[in-house]
Amino acid sequence: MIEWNNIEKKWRSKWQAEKDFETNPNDKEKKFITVAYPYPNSPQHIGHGRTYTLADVHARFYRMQGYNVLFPMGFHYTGTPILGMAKRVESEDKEILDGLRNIYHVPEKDIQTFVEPIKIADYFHQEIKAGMIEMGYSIDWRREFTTIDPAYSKFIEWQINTLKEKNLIIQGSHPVGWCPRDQNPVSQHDTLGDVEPDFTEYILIKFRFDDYIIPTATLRPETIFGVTNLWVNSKTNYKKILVDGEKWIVSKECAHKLEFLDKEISYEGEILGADLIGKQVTIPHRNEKIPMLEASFVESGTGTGLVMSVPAHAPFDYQALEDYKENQTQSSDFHLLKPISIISTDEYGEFPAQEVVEKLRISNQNDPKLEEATTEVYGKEFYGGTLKGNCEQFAGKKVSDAKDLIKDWLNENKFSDILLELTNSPVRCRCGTECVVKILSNQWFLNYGDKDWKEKANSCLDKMSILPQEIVNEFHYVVGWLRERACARQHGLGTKLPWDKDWIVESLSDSVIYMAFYTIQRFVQDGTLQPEKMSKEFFDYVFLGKGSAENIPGFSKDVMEKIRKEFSYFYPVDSRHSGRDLVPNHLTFFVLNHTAIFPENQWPKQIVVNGSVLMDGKKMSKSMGNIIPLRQAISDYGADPIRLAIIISAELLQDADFNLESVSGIKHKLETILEECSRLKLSKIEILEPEDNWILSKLQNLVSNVTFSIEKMRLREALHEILFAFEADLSWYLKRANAKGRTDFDGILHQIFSTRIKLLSPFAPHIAEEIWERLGNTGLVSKLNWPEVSSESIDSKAIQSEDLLKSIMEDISNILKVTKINPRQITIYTANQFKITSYKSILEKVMDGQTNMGAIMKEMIANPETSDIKKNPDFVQKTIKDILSEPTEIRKTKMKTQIDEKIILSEELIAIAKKDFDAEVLVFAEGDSDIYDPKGKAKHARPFKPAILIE
RNA sequence: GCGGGAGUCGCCCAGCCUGGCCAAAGGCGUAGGGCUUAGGACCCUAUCUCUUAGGAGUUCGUGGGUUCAAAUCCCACCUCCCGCACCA
Repeated sequence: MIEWNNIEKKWRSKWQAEKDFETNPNDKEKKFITVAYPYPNSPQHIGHGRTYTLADVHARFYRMQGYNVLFPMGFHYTGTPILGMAKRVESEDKEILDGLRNIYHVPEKDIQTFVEPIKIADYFHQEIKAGMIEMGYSIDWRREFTTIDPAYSKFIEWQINTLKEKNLIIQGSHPVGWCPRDQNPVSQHDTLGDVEPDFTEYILIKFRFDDYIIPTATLRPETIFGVTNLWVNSKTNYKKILVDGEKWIVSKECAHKLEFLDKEISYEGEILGADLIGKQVTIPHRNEKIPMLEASFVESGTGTGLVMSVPAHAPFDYQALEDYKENQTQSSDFHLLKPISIISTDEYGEFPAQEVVEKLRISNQNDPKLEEATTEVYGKEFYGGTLKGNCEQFAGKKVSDAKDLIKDWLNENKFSDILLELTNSPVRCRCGTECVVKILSNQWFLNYGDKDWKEKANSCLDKMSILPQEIVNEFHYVVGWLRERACARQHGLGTKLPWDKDWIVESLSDSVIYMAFYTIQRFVQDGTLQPEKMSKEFFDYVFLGKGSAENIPGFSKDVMEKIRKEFSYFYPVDSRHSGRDLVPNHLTFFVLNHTAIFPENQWPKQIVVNGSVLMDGKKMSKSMGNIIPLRQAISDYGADPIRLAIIISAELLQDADFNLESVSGIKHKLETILEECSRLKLSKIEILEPEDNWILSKLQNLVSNVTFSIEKMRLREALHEILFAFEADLSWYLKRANAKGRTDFDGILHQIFSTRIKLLSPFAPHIAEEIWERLGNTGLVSKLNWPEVSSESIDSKAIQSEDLLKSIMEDISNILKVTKINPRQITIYTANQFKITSYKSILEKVMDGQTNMGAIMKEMIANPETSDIKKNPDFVQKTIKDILSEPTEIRKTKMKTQIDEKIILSEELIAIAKKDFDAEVLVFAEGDSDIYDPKGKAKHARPFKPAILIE
């Protein structure tokens, strides 16, 4: 029984005692590995562990390759979710308290303090840090910080000021979800049921009604050319209001929404829907009147409570018109209303709304299927429709292009306005109040829409390495569509905007270049730097090299030079690890901001993106209760088995499916290796047998494959090679050595396992140290050099002869399987010298690119040495096939080296065949004078394919 | 719609980047055997089809193409999954 936690503790304290992960500048080449820091609103679970584990393996690998590796960690306190949590704790929200108690196991005395947001962050900060240490992450903790530390705030002020100086921060207005009672923006964390407030932007078309305006809300401004009437709900009591000096008639709900949209509203009176019916309004862009008619589908809570009717293209309108006509007892002028078709598509005829309504068998305007019909027509017409000749200057344009043009045209001519409302209403704030959309003026934005900035970011992306490669297009795409992005918000933890203290720098904007801060943080921790003295001049000098060391207020020349040196040594970032959910935001902002602030030689070198972690094939979530806190898992299974289970379950970008069986599988595997190695002693072996040379060659192969894979961060592949793929070779080796009755190969195994453990060390650092020690080796394996591949120790003869042996063993099994013979004696016939010469000749020709049987035959006959081959064309045919079915690598080896099959087989085949088949083995070369060949099999022999006789 | 990813032998999943030791690893399941009083656990063997000589045939979403050779490269199509914003 292995005490994993004890072993892990033992080696962690050794690493700590030797300060192995504390990294300062030195003469060696550096690597700076970073990971997106955690947001401490919960303990870590297995899913969080993935990114950090990948980065740690990366760091440990580089360390063994001889680099001076810096791997630091910070904690992101900035943001609003923790605020929401604190509020919920304060109001004794049962759901959150249960979660804290039963899933996160937070002690009751700590929960009491959670009414203060900072206490929540502090608690989980320590919890997460402890887990990272227990996982064996090789982090330099002297550089740790939180994003509300005074020094960090100074840094963020400098960052945001620098961006502003470069005119990359602009001011504007922006809609947000808003709680009218709290007078605060709401995001997902602030709503009941964690609903994300989502907006719909309607265009209000302003129809004229005497000296009033009747606005109707639409998502399809282009359909104004097909309007036939308005729809009014006769039961609704509409408000007459004054909006920025204009008289409007809208529903009560609409009036309420307008109050938050940057408009002056006053109420003047009311009018019942029924009083509007039958009256006429004027279309804004034409002097043309249309009637207002009754429709029951019109809801006062959506849009303005009045609807513009386009029966040709809107299923609701078409159906309402049908209903209207049916209900009219006596014919009126309005009875003659006809849909006006304005869009042509391949899909539909003249009246798409009618077609779809009939297709879905809709019979009245309150049928829920009308929603589906609307979505279908909208989608088809938007992406595939063209405006017809009756659309004035927009005729002939594609709907997808014309929509924005028409929107602008309406706006410029004051024919329209904008109404924003919540798509998924009602959204309720945690205080219970129904939320609205509010336009915030004076909002600050990072201008990611800037063309020059995008160009720089794209050029950075082109120059850097993005792993895995396939995700690079996604980055370019994100850079392409990014526009202005709000970079400040009104509440939450974080740094205040230096020029406007009502705002706090938003959390995705204060985490874009903080990797630079790691390089100076250890001087904050040791007291060399005092936050209050860190000025613009200070940061400009340290990070940008502006000014000179002696003129920085507050700090001596020596200090300044030392700090500048630290930054210059470690920057740029060599690799940044993160989950793929951060590609469209953090990772892209990280690139953008670096290109804006730093000179090109400080731009990041690499991004590594990983997928998420599933638990037993399902998404992890609190509600499903399938979250395993990382620290719990470590104490149950050990850190290394968890590290390996996460890595082996998927390649970088795929979702990793974590399950406990795979953890126990891995654990068992590691324990087997540990036991095996505890037995092995370092010993010298005098004469190497062919199988020894073979397995040592295979070991070189392993080192080379694993190194290649890790360099590409294909860690699953690398680990698979180390733990499993190599086993097949090892078991062949053991089978061979055991068949020969050898007892002297422990030394070889010791050598093999020592190398294998070095390869394993970055992945499973604790157990690797333990095994290393049990093998009787000295020192820490994590501090050794990564094994190098030496091509000299690859013995191509040994590889060829083992391949020959394997293929003969397999052939024999096949024959036995088909014939069901019980073998007594197996006779092997190897090819004669003429065939070997001919084989070489064919091999050369095929390597030259000649694969045509006839041409090869002709050439061989022309050469006196091989002209006799004409008697045996079958041999040529089969040999070409043999050669072509092999990979080029093996062909090359066969060109270079030659093995004597008869000698190898007589020496090596007998033992293993005796063991596997319990039969005697005779070996002859075709043409031997003493040959035993009762069935005339020998003539079928080919090089690498001896003939076989089984009796 | 745009952008990205995926479709493999009953199921899960590797192989594709770097074409050929690929009828295609591993796991689950299934069948037979060993062990055991029995069950469980564990171990061994088999698991596309045909075949009494190492062979042949048909397979990797569908249809084409390139090549001596395609699961792998190219083109088109079908189906499924993810992202499209102010949220960490």
